Amino acid sequence: MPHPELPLLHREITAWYASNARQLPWREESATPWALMVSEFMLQQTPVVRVLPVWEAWMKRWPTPAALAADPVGEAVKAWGRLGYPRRALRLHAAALVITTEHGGKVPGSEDRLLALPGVGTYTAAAIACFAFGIPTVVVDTNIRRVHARLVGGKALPEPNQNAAELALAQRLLPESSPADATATKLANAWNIAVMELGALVCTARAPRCHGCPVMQQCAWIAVGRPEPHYKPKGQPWHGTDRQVRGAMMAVLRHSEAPVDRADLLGVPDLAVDTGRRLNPAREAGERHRAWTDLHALPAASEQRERAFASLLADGLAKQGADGVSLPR
DNA sequence: CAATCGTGGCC
DNA sequence: TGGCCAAGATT
Repeated sequence: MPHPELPLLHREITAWYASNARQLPWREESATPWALMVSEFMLQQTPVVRVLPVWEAWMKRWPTPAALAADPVGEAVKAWGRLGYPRRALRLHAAALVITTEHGGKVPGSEDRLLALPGVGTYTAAAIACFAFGIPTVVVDTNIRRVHARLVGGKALPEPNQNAAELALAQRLLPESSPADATATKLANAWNIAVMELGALVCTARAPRCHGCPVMQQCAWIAVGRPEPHYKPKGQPWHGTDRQVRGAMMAVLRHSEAPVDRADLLGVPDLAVDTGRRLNPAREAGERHRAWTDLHALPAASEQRERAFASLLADGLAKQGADGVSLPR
């Protein structure tokens, strides 16, 4: 393994960050740990540009964990909108509840207590600890892994799954710090966000902008001629999957102020014709109408619809009451 | 541990 | 056009 000049890397990448970082609201000095935490939940597998407007609305409505915890979880799911992976909304609400009841309403500042929160895994705990509380811990996300894989490993992409070697490398690359040395601590924190930003803006998965890279001269991947990935990423099928059906059902529930008849949610147009049953009101305007037509347009067998609906119930994303199906309360 | 879980933009 | 990808977590 090459042994890069760490102080040089640290200087160049943090300097690059200082003049190239995006101005994101959760990076403002005034941003609270809660604001950062909300952003981290939303950013799990979702691009910044789609998170921004939802985050703004979310923080305006629920500026504290207690505010969110006081509202029904279904409101969180609805406000989550089209960010995707709505279980994250469930978990963020659940985390807000724990913070309110067990942490005095304050986002905990230690990694282990963060890890204990619903929806907070290794990355998110480290990110909140580092970015919100200035704890110089090892942060490893997909951007950082990719930068490391290229810069040090000479590979086009990191391994499909994070492994111990990557963690060790991240640990080795992190600027040394000690509680007594505020300057060193600051550098370690700056390094984490700077490498992540470099991966997001320059060292991207596809078509990396190497000419804008502050450490191109030291990049092992460049040095070996930018070889192709040594494996082919596994696809994420969508059309025809249960996930697609779940998504369509969730869209309907998000746009329904009243409980939805189970048969409507699970029905297909053909069936409605046969039974003479009117499915959903077809004259709804805008998104609500589109949610219904999208759901009914899916070529899903009734068994698949049943399966998708059952998984929504199992996840707690939908509740079935005497009056119909709705988002959880 | 490999599978599962949304959504939309991009090349 | 369609496969690839995005600040992962959970089981």
